[in-house]
Amino acid sequence: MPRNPERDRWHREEKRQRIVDAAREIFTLRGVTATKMSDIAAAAGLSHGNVYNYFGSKEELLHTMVLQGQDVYSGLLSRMQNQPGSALEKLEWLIEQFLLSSNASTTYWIVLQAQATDVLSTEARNEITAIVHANREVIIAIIEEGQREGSIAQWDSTELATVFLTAYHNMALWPIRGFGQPQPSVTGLILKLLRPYPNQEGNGPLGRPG
Amino acid sequence: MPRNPERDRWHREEKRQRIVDAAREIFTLRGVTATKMSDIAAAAGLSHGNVYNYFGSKEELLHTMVLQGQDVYSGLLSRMQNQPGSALEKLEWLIEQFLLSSNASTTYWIVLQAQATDVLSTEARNEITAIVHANREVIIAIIEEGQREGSIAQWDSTELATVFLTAYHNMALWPIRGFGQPQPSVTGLILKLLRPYPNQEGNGPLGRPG
Amino acid sequence: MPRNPERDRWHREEKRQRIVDAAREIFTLRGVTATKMSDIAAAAGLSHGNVYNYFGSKEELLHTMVLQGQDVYSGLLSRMQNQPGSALEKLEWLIEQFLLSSNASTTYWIVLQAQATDVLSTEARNEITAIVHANREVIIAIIEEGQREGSIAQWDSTELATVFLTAYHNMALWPIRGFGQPQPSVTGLILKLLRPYPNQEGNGPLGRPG
Amino acid sequence: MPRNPERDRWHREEKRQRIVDAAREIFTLRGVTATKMSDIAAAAGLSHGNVYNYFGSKEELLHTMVLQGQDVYSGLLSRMQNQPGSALEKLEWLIEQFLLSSNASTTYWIVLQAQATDVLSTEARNEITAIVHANREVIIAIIEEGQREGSIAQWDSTELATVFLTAYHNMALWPIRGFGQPQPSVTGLILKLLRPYPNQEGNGPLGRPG
DNA sequence: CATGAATGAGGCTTCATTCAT
DNA sequence: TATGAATGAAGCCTCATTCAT
Repeated sequence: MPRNPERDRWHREEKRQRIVDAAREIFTLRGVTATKMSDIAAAAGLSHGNVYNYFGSKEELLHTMVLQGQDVYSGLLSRMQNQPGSALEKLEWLIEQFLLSSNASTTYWIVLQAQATDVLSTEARNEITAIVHANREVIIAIIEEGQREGSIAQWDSTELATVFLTAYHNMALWPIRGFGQPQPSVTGLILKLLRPYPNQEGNGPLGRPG
Repeated sequence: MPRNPERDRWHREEKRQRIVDAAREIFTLRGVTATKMSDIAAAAGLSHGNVYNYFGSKEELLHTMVLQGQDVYSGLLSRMQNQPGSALEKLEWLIEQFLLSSNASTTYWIVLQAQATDVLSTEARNEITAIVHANREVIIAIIEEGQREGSIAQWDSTELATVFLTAYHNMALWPIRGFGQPQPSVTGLILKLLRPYPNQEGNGPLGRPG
Repeated sequence: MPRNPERDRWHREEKRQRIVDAAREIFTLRGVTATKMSDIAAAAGLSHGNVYNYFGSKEELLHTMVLQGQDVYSGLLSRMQNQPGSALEKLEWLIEQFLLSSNASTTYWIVLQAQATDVLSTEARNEITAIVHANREVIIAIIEEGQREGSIAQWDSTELATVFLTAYHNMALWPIRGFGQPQPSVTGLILKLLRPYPNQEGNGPLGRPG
Repeated sequence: MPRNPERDRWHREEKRQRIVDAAREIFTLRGVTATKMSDIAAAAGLSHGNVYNYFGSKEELLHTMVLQGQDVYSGLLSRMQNQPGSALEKLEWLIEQFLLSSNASTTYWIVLQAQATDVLSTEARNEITAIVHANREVIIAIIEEGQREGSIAQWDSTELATVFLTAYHNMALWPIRGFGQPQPSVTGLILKLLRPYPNQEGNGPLGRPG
């Protein structure tokens, strides 16, 4: 006879989140496929059977976690758009936040892993890819805005966006590859991709390449 | 039928290579963990039991393949060093070759996957990471050479090398992430990371960051 | 609030019965093994944990239910013996009542299922089988009575009883097998098994076969 | 390098059948749900993993077995139709054969169990039920033939067929219920259901009841 | 008594690896 | 060597049962 259904629901959410967090950590550390449900359960401090009271399957857990990470990242993109300053400054802010949000950056690594397994169904994978795409569109739009206002170099905006986001996303992999934690100074380097040349020569393709 | 031990050895090598190639293709397509030995065997055109006459285990096969890919890449780096022209031009040549060598670029993706499984032993992983490191050293050296000769911007050479190689390695992941095949035009964009600014302002840290 | 132990006990019995009834329904519908304790709890309108305040285990619940069903059936047999008329008419009455008592007829199906699981212990199964036997003895006795008085055909009474009860019990399975609900007219057909032939030829073995 | 693919295929069929037979025996003995795949494997004399080289799942195994049993029974029905003599004599032949074919009779029991689990999918169950129906149609047809020729009593043919087949099918359950093996003499008793009355009185409904 | 979260034994299934032929 | 049947360790998931509240 639960006296406080509201608190119960809160407890439940709490524990769900604890599981997701534990899963993210272990997934990042040992890899998605190499991680057993019981590993996650142990890390979250409950029995393996109990995990299934919160997530119906390993797939569901992974899916939830990825979507959650993508949510965080999407939120970052939204807030970026409301930042003051030039498009270039907005993107600078984005990289800095991305580096700070361990959640957002580890998600990138886990998503990559998810592509390389059959843990997720094709539909789930497609859904994730669609979000990745949508997020890139935001970057493209900001870049084009910057190109109009002159804060960003003239270059095919899709290609520029792809190289740019690829570069900063990949900082999440530096530690894994043995390159150590990226330092804040990297921001300036990556922004160099975007900075306009003092003169036009050397600028690349303006239309969509290919 | 006269025995020909040399030809026999050659035959054996031939088939070993066929297996490695099949494995690389399937690993890239479906993921390392999701790929069964029997998938590889089927793709290579032999029975799954027979694979074990050529490789003692899935680990050995993966390990061999990764080392082979790293060999190819190391060879690329050597040839780069002997290219004529400035350091910048050498690195331009490198990117172009990397894009052309499907072997080298898919290896990158498979190595990443290998990190996310327990298929490989810790020692094997360490060995691979060591090679990755050594290869980065080559890039660092070239970059420093370019910085001395003025073809490459002043920036902490390790950081610059890391961002640079990260950027072009990651083009191997574009198709997987749904970004399509990178076009040759990307080369120019990535080189922009390296190009010196016309004036000094805007250059980043010169010492090793951190 | 004055304690009323009697009413309390009554309440308890009430709820126990509700659980048994729910269990019988779900067991019949979905099968004994495929039915989860939580299914029963839900159907009875209480939490699954609470069921264990009334029955110590799934086995106990099933056992209780079967015995109860057999009780109902035994009661039917008793009342049959007190019916007026010939032995044949008594058995006619029995079939009709059996068809009307959903409880008695579904029990038959559940007992069969119970034989096909390890939910019940061997002892429990033996106990049930013993009751089945005892009940058949009642039929045998009635049949023999009918044979003496001439209302029932001469035939080995055990075999006759077995075929007879088998036939009417099995009407409980018609719906499950896709044969629809048996109609009242079946009674006449089944009684045909018992009816004496107008002449003696065609009568079967009189001693116990075998 | 298998020298004799034909013999291999034969071996394979052989073993498949051995598994099916083992499964039938254990299913009958211990019940479908209570039987573990490893029990079947042990009974068939191979490792549990190996069973999956022949049947993809417990469901597939059960389904195959049931269909096989139904095939045997359908074959029986076909041969019955070609028997010489009256319809009544054909049905007599059928019962006798049914009693002899342990395969056909145990299948009945297993099908019943299959209805009471979720081991089989709904589609599989529907398919099985459809065959059950089709087989009843054969009995109905024979009965109607017998009614035209006068060897079988006038009664609603569907109801008569249902009671009749129910009665002889259920002999498969006698041992399970503790009634012992049915003796050949039962045949005569069951046929009594079908025999025409010397006079018309006592005949039941002629149209479809209900 | 009531609730539902928690536990963990146990079954199904997969797949790397071995082995008889 | 080549084949593919055979093995069995190991992971995922279910669900009867317990227990804290």
